[in-house]
Amino acid sequence: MGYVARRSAADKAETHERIIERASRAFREYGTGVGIGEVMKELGLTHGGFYRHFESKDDLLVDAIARSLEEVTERFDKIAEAAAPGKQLEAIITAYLSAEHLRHPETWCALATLAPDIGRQPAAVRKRVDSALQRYMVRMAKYMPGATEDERRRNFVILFSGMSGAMALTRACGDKDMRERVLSTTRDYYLSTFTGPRHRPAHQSRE
Amino acid sequence: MGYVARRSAADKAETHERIIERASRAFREYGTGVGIGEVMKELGLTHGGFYRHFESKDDLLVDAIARSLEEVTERFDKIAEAAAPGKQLEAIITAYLSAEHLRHPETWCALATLAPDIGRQPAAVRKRVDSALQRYMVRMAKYMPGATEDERRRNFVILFSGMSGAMALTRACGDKDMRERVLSTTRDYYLSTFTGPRHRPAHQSRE
DNA sequence: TGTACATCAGTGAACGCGCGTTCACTGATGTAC
DNA sequence: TGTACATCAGTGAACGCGCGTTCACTGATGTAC
Repeated sequence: MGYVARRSAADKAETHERIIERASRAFREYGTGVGIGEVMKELGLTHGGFYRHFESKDDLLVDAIARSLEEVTERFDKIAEAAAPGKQLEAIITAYLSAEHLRHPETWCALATLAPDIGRQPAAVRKRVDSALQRYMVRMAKYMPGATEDERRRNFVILFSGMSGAMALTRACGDKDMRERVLSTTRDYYLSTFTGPRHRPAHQSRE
Repeated sequence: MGYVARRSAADKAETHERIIERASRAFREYGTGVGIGEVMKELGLTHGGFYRHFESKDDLLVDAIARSLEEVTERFDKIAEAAAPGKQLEAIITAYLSAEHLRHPETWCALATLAPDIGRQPAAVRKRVDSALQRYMVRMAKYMPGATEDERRRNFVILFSGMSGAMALTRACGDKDMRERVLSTTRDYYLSTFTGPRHRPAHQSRE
């Protein structure tokens, strides 16, 4: 087991990215309790080298959450692109509350897997997560109903907090039938409220 | 620091209850990572005695979650009792999405603090949590809109998964203004959709 | 282009710490007579 | 009611384990000449 020694600057940048990517999956799948050693091991590295890339685990957590939300934004962009005109939001809701999302917490929305975990982080961490959450909202707002940007952002908050809660509750259920019931009930609801035939904007600004 | 030795059967029952109560608060406040030693210490006991009361930490977790949901059901019953006739659901939504709930995760809804944590537990734990979730639904259904019990239960799932997701997202925000915005936006939404002047049942069965 | 040397990505032992669980022990409680 | 003894709630040391972080070290990379 010889030393591997120094890698090139390009290698370092790649390793840095790979740590964030792996961590973003590991945190989403197992929670923020996942150890640095485990993440590094999955990359074929040892824990000691971690600190050449990040000051602390909190630093990694912030980057990993940001990466998770960027990744899922890109997935939704692709889903919207593939959808029929006018059916983008329907496609997004269907994908969010799908069996596929249920089965793969590690590649989907970090809110559904980590929201309470983030809430328990020190204020310094949460402050830095804020901008990632903001970007998620800003980039997804264009798919939301609403006459103004403000209304679309409000609808993003309503829809995505609601769907993430629905997915979290679905995952909390142990019984398969119960899971299916929670998922289909909430999916029907969000589809009919946000995109249904009797569609009316979920949120009308009251000012 | 002498030995305290055996306590009476009544003392044991009381200790058992106190462990569940403390754990239910600790898990809600800090997540399921809270140690048994810490819970026992808060009761003025040592960790070793824990195993006279529970087979494992998982056992305690199940009981603590069940207790949390019972406690919050009772709180909502009292809130509904104190509300003007026909205003019960409004009072429940207002209380759920309140600054008071935001500030006190340890005494309010376990879904908002633990749903993803529960989802990561072994299937055996989740199966046992199911019945506590069912009881929560059954006992809260009477406050939900809907012509049939089935519709009321569906509306419970929609409303409580949605509100728990809203609370979790609020807590994830580091910025105070952002928190206030998420909380008031979602509160306005659920109040107007579930109890507003233009009230219509949030979920109409489609069968 | 070749050489000497500084840099630093990654290694793996070590740090202090806390975890869930086990267990020999203590001594008040509970019970059998 | 009194006595002898079994029970067992609670104690605290110990178990193996994993955590985040530090650090002396290795040796290829990068650079100055």
